[in-house]
Amino acid sequence: MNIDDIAKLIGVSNATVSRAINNSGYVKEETRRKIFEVIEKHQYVPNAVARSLSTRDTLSIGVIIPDIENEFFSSIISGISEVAEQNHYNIHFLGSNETLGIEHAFLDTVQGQRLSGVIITPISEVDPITKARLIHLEKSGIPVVLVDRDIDDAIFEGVFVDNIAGAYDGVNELIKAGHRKIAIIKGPETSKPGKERLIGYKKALEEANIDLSCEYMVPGNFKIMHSYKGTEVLLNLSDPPTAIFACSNMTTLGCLKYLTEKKIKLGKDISLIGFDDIEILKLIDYKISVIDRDAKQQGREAMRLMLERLKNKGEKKHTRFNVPYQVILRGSERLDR
Amino acid sequence: MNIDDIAKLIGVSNATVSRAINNSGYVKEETRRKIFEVIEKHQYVPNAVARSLSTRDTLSIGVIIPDIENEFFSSIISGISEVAEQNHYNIHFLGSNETLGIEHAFLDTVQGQRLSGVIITPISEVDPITKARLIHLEKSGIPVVLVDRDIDDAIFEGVFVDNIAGAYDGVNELIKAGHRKIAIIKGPETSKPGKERLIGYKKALEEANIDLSCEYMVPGNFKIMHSYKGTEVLLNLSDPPTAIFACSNMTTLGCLKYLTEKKIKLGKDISLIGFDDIEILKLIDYKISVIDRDAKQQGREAMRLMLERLKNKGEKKHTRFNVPYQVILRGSERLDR
DNA sequence: CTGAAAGCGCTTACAG
DNA sequence: CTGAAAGCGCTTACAG
Repeated sequence: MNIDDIAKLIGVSNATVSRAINNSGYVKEETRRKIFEVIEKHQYVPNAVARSLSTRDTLSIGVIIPDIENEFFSSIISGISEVAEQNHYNIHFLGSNETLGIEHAFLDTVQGQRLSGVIITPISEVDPITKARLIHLEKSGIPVVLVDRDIDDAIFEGVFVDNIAGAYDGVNELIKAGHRKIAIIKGPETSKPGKERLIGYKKALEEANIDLSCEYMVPGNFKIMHSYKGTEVLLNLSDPPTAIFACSNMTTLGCLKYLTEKKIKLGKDISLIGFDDIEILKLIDYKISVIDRDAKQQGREAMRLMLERLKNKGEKKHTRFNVPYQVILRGSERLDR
Repeated sequence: MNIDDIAKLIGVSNATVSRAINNSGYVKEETRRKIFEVIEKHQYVPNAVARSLSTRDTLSIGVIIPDIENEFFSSIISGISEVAEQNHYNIHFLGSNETLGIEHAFLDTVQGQRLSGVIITPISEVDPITKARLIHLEKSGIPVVLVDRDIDDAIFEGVFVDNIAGAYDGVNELIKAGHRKIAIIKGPETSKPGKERLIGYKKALEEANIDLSCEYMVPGNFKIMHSYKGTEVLLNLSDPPTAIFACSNMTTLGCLKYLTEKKIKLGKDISLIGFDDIEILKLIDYKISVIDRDAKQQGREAMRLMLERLKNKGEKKHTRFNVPYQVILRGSERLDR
């Protein structure tokens, strides 16, 4: 059942049916009524693939996110979807699972499907293939909007957070609470959040005249198990830290897992501040201090930026901005003595 | 840049380029080499929209899930994606946000986009519009696979869990622990899990000769706040229950939120068993007993069922089965006296 | 207010 | 091994 079948059934041309469906151009009221009657009766739904080919517009946005099981990203998606829906855009969600190969393949999918735009949290800031494909997308008229993570040289639009200031403020709270031996479980330094949160950490220590110690800066990749091991390394140092700055929600969880297993008491044996809040822990009033921001809002803003681009036929205004963050102190930054 | 441009650049016909790209039919080795050279050089990616229109196959599966911020569903999606990727299918993820209107619109999208199939956790078992659209999809040759929730009359294939047995076993553990005053925070009775878990609960009580009390059966909709309020109602009864069966992970969380706020101690003042585990609570060793199953595996199985249907050109074998569940006791089902 | 016709960018039997 | 041509199901200037 296609548009020609519908047209034949009524005795008009497919052009007329098309006009009625799309509410474009004139159609006699009676004809229009008949058309919708037949459509209704046969439950005809126009073929969007054909429509897209003809109009050269898919009205769909690709969303590429590294980890769908991370609540931060599900909130982002949720925000994007909300705004997309209101504006009658479909979203094609693609989870890269923090794997570059998958990310590359998805970028090809975006190109192949001729999606209207792509919103992406790229895994790495320096991966040349992702960068090249994103540039190529823009060249082919498919706007790119970044969320939270960046690409080399800041050439794309995007919605971020001030990681440096956030980390700085957070670590400062640890210092204010009397800590001098402050460790960091880092994020990947090939990502904007990983890189910048480390900068904020260093800046806070330096201003407080605390010497930086390599031993106190352990690598991480925003994954629970990696952070678990990082915590283990830290706490087995001959001179262990008294406080830890965990660079993401997953990092915080890995850290908590280790502390829990070893029965090391938060706020008593060790202090902790994390980046990004953890909803479930709030519900059960498990108190960890965090630097937080509204991820859903960040998703909404990203989609709005995309709509802006789309409205201006892809013209880039180079809009890049941060959503606000806040430091939420719940006590885990202190030691009760 | 389209296939004709590529063809012209080399001096062959578009048919030849198409054959080379799709590795179908013969193409002289030298011609093939030249073609890929040019494709590489211009970063040409074939237009999948045109291809789909021509082949009448999108190689994409629609996935409609009610709540992306629920870890149960993100695991399902994760399992579906894994198997889809291995088999070179794209997935179009659509979050209905437990809203029927959105679900209906998405089903139209699936139809309109002529997706190859749809995997859905329908919000309600009895919604006539969803049911009609699913039937229509099957009629148009788009296979439907259900995950976890069902549609009236069990007319579709799907992957579920034995909710009755699971709930029965779980509640039995409460009874074994000495409880007689056992409440349930229900799921929507218009959904298979909601309905069946209630049946399992009743069955366990009846077999133990415990009278069913209406007061002990409070409604719920698998949402945190609803369950929070349900818990409040239960604990303010003149004769409150000593144990609660929470019908989903979100239900458990709402319950925990209330208990936490009121400083009611789990395993001391009240017992609890929930349906579906909560990953983060495991990490911090917050002990709640649950009936659990492997959601990711359930997603994988659903996608495999879909592949099976697709391979048999949509022929329905009426495969419906359950993934196994297990009861995990961590102490919250008992009262320490 | 309506229709004929070209075009969107592919694929694929068919003929050679 | 390759090309001409029809077709997938729409949209949209153009003409009337």
